[in-house]
Amino acid sequence: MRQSQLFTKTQKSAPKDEVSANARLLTRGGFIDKLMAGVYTVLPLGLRVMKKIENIIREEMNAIGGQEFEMPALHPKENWEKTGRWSAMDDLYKVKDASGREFALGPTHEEVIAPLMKKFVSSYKNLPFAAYQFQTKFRMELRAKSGILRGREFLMKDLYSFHLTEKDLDEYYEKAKEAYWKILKRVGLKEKTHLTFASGGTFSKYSHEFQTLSDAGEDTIYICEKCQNAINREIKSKTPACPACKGKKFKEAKAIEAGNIFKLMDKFTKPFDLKVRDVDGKEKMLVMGCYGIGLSRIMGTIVEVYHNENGIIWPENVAPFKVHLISLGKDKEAEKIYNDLQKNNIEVFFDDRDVSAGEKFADADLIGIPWRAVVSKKSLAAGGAEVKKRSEKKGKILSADVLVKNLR
RNA sequence: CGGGCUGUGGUAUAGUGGCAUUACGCACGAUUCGGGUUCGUGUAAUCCGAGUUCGAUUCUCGGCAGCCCGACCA
Repeated sequence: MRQSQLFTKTQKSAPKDEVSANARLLTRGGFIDKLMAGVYTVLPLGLRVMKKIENIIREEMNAIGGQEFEMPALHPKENWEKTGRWSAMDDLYKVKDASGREFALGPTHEEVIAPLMKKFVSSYKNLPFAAYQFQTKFRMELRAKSGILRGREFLMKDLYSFHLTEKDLDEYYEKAKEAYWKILKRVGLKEKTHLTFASGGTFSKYSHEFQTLSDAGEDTIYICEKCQNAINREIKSKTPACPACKGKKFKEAKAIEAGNIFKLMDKFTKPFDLKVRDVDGKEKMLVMGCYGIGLSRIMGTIVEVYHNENGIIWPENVAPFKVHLISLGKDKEAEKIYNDLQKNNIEVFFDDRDVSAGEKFADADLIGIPWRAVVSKKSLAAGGAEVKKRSEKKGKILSADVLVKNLR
């Protein structure tokens, strides 16, 4: 894509009140725009990143047998009354229509998926089953904060699994845990993330959170020095030893909750009477697991982890483009390289604007595309384009052919 | 929800009880061309309501909005 055609422009200064790196850099770079506190428009550049993250998650969910759905955001009040959450959940958005009928804006989808399963699943032969979706969630946060890390409306992947037995749920839960690690590895966050034991509510001993180390995080975790698993502060007092290895030495750290997996047991299958016939002909209540990961929060976390004073440094798998091609002159060479890259299906962002070199470099650093290729009289005289990684200081001259080959 | 801070062009800012400053952006013209080049011309703003006052963007009160801290948060 040509930068001259891009809808957004970069900004020199960030909104004065924003403190968090993700809000400042994503806004300045033209990835997102704030409509109100906790509610953002995802702009073209940001959407490219979001779609990259989405596809990685989709592949990993498909790999553990998940089937993709798209459930509604507008829910009937009755379903939420059935589970008791209409009144119990204080961050539930409630809306009324002209006739006075009430609805919930979905903060999560147990109340939709459980009754849906009831319509289609009636035999043990259908199990286990897992459904997932990418969906805009609504949560009435009293205090939205930290840019896109805690929004009132945000994009989330939620997976729900259904099982005949607790043992089967346990097995699937481990598979989902592995899938989450694969997702985190692919988006570049695995190294900084600790599996964290958190409250399991009344229905299971623990839930597991994937906590990514960052000062921007709002959770405090205690990392076991022996096994590197962690405990969330919320259960630290009643869990003095590491549940994984019994270690007792911990290091305190701030972290962002990147994902959360949960054994729900029969908490939501019971209210909807979600039973099937087992082999012996008897009815059996299903057990359920849920697995959430916020895409917008992942995008924000990546920026918190990967940036410097000049801008974002996207990991390749989630970058909006692979290479930022910068033309400093009006020569035809840059156009040629742009076409070559495109022909080879390399995602290229071409700065063909008539602005100064300094502005182009500053924009490239801010936007943070992993590779930068500069084409100028100087580089052409030296034999091609000057190619540099965003994460590194020095580049090298590569001929157009080698550039295409290296990036392919 | 409690506390704190803040609301001035699109963005970032200055200042003032009496014609509202500057920079960036944007438009036009010139200049320059490897780290936000330089110059000229133009464009555009005091969150809302009430009060005090001859006069309020400025002071007072209320509201709304934003950010931060806390509480809350599968």
